Amino acid sequence: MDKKNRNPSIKDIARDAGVAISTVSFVINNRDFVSDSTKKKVLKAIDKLGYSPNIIAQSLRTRKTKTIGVIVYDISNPFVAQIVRGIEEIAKQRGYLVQLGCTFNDLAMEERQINVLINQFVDGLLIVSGRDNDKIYRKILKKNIPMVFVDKEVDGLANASVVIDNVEAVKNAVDYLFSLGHRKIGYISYPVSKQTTVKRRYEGYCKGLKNNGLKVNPEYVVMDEIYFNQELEGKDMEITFEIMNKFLMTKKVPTAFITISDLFAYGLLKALRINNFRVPEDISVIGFDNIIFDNYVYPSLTTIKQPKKLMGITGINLLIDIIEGNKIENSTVILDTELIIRESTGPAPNEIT
Amino acid sequence: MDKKNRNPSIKDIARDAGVAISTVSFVINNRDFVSDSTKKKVLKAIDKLGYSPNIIAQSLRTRKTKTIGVIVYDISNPFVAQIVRGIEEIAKQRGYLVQLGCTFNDLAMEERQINVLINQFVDGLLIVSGRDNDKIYRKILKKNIPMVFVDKEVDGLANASVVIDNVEAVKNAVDYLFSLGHRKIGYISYPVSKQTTVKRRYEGYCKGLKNNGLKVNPEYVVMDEIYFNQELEGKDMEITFEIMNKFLMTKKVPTAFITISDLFAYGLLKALRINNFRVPEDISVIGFDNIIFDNYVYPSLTTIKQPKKLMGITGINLLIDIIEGNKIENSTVILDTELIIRESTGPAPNEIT
DNA sequence: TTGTATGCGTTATCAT
DNA sequence: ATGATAACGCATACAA
Repeated sequence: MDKKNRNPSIKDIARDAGVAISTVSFVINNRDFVSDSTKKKVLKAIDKLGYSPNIIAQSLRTRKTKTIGVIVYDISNPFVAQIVRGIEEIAKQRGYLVQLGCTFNDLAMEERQINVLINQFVDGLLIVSGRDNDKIYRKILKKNIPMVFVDKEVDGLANASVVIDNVEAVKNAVDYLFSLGHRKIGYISYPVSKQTTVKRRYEGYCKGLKNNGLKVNPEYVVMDEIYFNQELEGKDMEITFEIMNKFLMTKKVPTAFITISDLFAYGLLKALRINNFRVPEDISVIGFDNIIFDNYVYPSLTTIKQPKKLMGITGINLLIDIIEGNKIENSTVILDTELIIRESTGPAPNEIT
Repeated sequence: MDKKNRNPSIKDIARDAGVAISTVSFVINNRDFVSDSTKKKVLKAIDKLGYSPNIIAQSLRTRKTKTIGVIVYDISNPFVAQIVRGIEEIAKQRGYLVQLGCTFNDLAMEERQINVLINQFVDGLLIVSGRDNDKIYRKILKKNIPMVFVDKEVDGLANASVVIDNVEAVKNAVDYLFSLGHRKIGYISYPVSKQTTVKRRYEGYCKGLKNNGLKVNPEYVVMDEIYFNQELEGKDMEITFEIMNKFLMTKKVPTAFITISDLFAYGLLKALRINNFRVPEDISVIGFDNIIFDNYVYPSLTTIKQPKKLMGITGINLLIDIIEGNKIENSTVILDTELIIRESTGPAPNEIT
């Protein structure tokens, strides 16, 4: 008649091995002062009863959960998914569990999610991208919970983060288009203001134009508020397609577009195709992220590559280092981007004036 | 001098409100017999001290973690990601946390992941797709841990699951191609045998041909072992592209291909383009899954739609019902598929013999 | 209706 | 080197 059918505890092991409960604990935790003979006894009992430590109890006792909370806006976004892959990989390696939370860019939901997680449930927080939510971040920092941002700088918030140089990245893309002869360069983006990242990229666009002696032509800049419509969350491709489909039918078009994500670019490519623009003969297109489909859309997409997996890896390593009190070399890491040139960009068309 | 800087516990609340610790617990758990006046006192103290329950301690005490373990093979796969979205949505709604584990189709890793999770850490397990791993599943069932399969039937394992009718789905696709005049219908798949799902789809292919009076021509069936190369995990598009690129250069080609996932189809489309086959004029292509990019590749992809989000939703609802001891109507749910017709399929070309 | 006391499975302190 | 025991924060059986 064994007491219920629950998992054996350290107490059961102690009884079976004929030692004290604390001794078992010592063996489990590899304390070096346990004699070989008792250790063997304990190990045998552990094996016999099929014991494994109760993580919950350990957490309660040690006040460490060995769990990282990761907040993303949409796990089905390929850019995000790659970052998460990197995170998972390292977390496993360093003995941490990953607790994923999706916000779908709903700030209230993000706050709720974070609150659940930090209720003594995670040792630290990794915030991946998404819209800025300063209030809640400040609250976390005040609670002294380790937190690292990935692909996100929050203005005026001194915090560990892993980012790319967004200004430089877009500026390079502009330079490249300029070198191909393009003088009318369009830009498709979320409206600036809600995310530092988005702001920086637009700065890069403006700076790139200026450096090459060009002016920003508002007619070529598309930043529709509809991107922020909560109903349409996760539909960047579709939205861009709709917007640009109208745009191409009614407006003067530039000879090239830079977009702030590959998904935007996919929507644009489709709109161009439907409106009988050839890419890149009539219009060149540059995306952002270098997600795995870029090589498989037609034409294959020139893009600004972000080191997605590395961003995840770097972020979680940084976070775990902070949690474990290791020495941090740099609390802000800036990773390199690279312009990947594929078929969607080419020389500017000769204008017939 | 407050003891450390830890979160307030119910003990602190009790002291502040001048009631017993159990009373606080009663209030928190909404027991109806607490008088309004004491309840108010307690609530005030809770608010004042900023208390929130320690989930770890609750779990230890109640032996319930309100956490679901979800095992997937690759979170960056758009098909999987959509299922997970559905899971997350319902889990949140019903008060559960989701613990995600990626296996990358590594059976040993899957076993390790599952072992971690079921160490008193999750109330139940949701196994999404991926290769069959019978041994470990049997072990879990023996432990009486609630488990539900999504997009997976394991032969000879009576277990709750959410699936589609794979045989019927592919058979319908064959019928459709036949009705368009196709008589040489190819098939691209993982090798059968490692996954019941993959087997069933091939059955559907064979059955479909047979029903229409056609024979399986092995020359038109591509099932390369290289798909199982662990190094190449997650590279279905790339692998298919390579394989089919060679195939198209060296073999006789059918007038249509059915593939077991949209990613395969994307790789095929690219190979066809490079080898100057027109789609659908020369060759028709049918994918499987209906992931969000199908409308944005060129030509847009005809595919067998799986109700991905619904599969996730159904699976987690089933699992939570089992966990909570609710009455289950059907422990095996079969959801409908639908053939979504887009640009990649058309009439069979006229053969010039 | 409210309070007291015990135990969930650990870790860690202090004896021995 | 090992054992006895308190404590982590909570839920609950039982007493009041």
